[in-house]
Amino acid sequence: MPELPEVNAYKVYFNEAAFNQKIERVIVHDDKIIRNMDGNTFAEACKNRTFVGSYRRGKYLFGEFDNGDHVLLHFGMTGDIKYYSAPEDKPKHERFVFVFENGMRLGFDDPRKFGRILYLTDLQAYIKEIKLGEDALVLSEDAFMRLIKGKKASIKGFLLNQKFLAGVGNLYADETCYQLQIHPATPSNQLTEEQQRAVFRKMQEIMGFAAEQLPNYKGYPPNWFWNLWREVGKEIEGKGTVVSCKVAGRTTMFVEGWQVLPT
DNA sequence: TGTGATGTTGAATG
DNA sequence: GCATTCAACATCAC
Repeated sequence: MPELPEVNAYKVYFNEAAFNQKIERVIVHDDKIIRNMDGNTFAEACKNRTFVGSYRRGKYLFGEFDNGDHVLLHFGMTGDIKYYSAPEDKPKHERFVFVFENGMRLGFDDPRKFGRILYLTDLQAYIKEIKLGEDALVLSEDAFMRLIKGKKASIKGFLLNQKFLAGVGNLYADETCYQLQIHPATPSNQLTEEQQRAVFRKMQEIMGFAAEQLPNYKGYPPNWFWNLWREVGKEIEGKGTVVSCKVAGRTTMFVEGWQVLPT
């Protein structure tokens, strides 16, 4: 379930679990999850290393080794990490696991295998190579305004493009549009400047709040769209009906009659 | 049984 | 080169 707030929660969990523990070995169950080398090479590279830091940018989490190298953990749609001791507690779809000297394990669980793990000797070069945008919570309003200028794509498509800003995913994009009463398919350049600024502020407010709450979803305000997502046909009092459509290639929920496309 | 799922990539198009 | 769209990836749950 990994958008920026979720990955931020993973980062906290990762730090707690992995920092300052020497890796005794790495067991790779599925070579394909490691994207830039084979499993054995990855395992050898990690052996006897220690995680001493971590860096999150959008949905990308980078663990930093004591030799300055990094391991990218990208969770895809279904990635998760689990810290455990007994080998029989291995998550069902574990693709690889760090085994620490004290016997504890940090496993990467990922049923759909959309996760991506890379061993990186040059973090900055990698970020440049994939043109990853600035983190959505770090980005300034001025920079956001420069990015959105002239963009014809839907506001949702713009927010989802990780090359512009990193971290907004499908559900939080819909959440932002709902709270601002903006139709997610509205072309970005048809929003007024005030609306564009409002999108930026609301997006940061939502992402920042969610990141603080997680992993406890119960802390989300009851008036968030979160609880209504997928509730197609539901009437929202004083607003309209929840409907589903495709925007930017993704399943999109919005409230018909409340979020209206400009004519 | 078929459908779709909180993401990214690479090819294709403009 | 940039902006944008879209199928493909692999598995599971409803």
